[in-house]
Amino acid sequence: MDLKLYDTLTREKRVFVPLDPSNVRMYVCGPTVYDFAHIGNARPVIVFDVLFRLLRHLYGAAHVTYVRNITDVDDKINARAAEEYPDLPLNEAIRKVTEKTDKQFHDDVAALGCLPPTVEPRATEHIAEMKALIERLIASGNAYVADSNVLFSVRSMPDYGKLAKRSLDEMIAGARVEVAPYKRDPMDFILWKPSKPGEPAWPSPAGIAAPGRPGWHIECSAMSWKYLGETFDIHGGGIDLVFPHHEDEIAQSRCAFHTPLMANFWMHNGFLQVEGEKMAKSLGNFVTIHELLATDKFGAMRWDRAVLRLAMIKTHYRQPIDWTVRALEESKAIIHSWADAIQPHIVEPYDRSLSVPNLLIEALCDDLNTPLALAEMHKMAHAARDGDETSARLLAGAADFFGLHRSAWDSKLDQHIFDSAFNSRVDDLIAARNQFRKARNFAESDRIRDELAKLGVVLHDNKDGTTWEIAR
RNA sequence: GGCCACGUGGCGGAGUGGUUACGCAACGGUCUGCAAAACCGUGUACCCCGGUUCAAUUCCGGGCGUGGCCUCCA
Repeated sequence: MDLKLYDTLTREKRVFVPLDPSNVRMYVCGPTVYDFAHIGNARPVIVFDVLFRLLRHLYGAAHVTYVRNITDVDDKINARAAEEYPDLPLNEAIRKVTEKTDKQFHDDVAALGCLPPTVEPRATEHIAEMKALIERLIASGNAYVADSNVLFSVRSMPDYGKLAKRSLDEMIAGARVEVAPYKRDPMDFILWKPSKPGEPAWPSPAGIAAPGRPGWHIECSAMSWKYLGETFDIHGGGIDLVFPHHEDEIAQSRCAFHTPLMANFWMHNGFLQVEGEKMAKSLGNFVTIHELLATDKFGAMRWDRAVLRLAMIKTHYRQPIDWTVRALEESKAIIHSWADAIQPHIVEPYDRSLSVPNLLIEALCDDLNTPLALAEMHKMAHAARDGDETSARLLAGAADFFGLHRSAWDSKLDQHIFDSAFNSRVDDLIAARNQFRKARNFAESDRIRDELAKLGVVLHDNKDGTTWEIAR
């Protein structure tokens, strides 16, 4: 089956052919570790996790290399460190901030069911590769030294602006930034810059005496080079990174290696809004992954990981997505209806004999059409409720493929259930109620049902007896 | 101001040059002491204006609206 992916560079959907099927290579821009990851940060992580899973399915888990970097050198990190730990030396404060944030990020994305990438390189551990690239770019006449900075000369690259689909002249006409006097061209960007005293600093390349640190763009060119080579298959990230970040990565890598392409496919996920508005701290609608999972700040409840993940893949990755309480409630309803459909067939979570439905793979092979894949899952759920065990197993397999954590679906796994005192109390009340029902004393039986409802227990009267679950 | 996207029923959201998407919610029914769940059924859509076409929600142009980038923000 052909996998088709949309490529931002050519603005077309086309068949994906790996450079080397025994090692399919993907790079995705990871977080800058200075604060809790918000739900917008979660989108590319989840989107490319789904792609990673699909590639592993198509080419074999051992034949896919997924690299997602950690940016741990950055002005925002410096600022945060100085703010949070004003009494510590800056470098020590920076280490505290990056270590803490890095751990939070990994806890959050693991909770969201994302597989760990094959490699997660840190920028500060790849300074040597960055300097090597910078030296190459200077040697090839694509970069120059000015005022202890190293800058990339955009005029040296005829194709500059192709990804963002705008010419240099258009960019300059629209620019609203002040241009540093040492730049040869207003659009030239920093590869290396001098550090202020106390800031992280490394010996500079290009014979610059003052110690310095890398610009933002060069790190991704360096790390993708080290782990994936000069040209690789897929480069992903949020659409906001198209310009300047990815444009500049392309310029650096292609000029350093004299290659026509950096990656064969450039993939970008759409932006995320919250309740119809841009997410911003100033608007007070900033919502972190941690808050969704562990607090009731958004929508007055904690959300299950599967609900969050489903809410994310319900929309095609290139479409804008509006993150709303209503959408989460809908996702929750869907998860529960699937849980109900699977439950009678007793498909164990982590059952390794489950297979991934072909219809699911077919949908995903069409540029990751997750909404269509979910529609197929609804059909499976329908058949499962009709008693078809095969469909139940397919649905479970599909859910597992998507990382929807079925183990958390069953409300009976709620912590209440492990409380045997609570259990026996519920069972006693149900027995009492059924006595009243048998005696047709419905006033009393309804009173008991209300009492149970107050405990969060919902009853289902079936032919064979009464079952219960924790209210959803 | 420049550039780039997007605009489908109450809501979410695929897709297609002519044929039911799907889901959530709502409504009617079956079942049930009543509920709940489940099942069956029902309704409402393709931003506006032109053009191409036998036929456009789908292609082209314009408009309006929303968003993104141009500010090291996924």
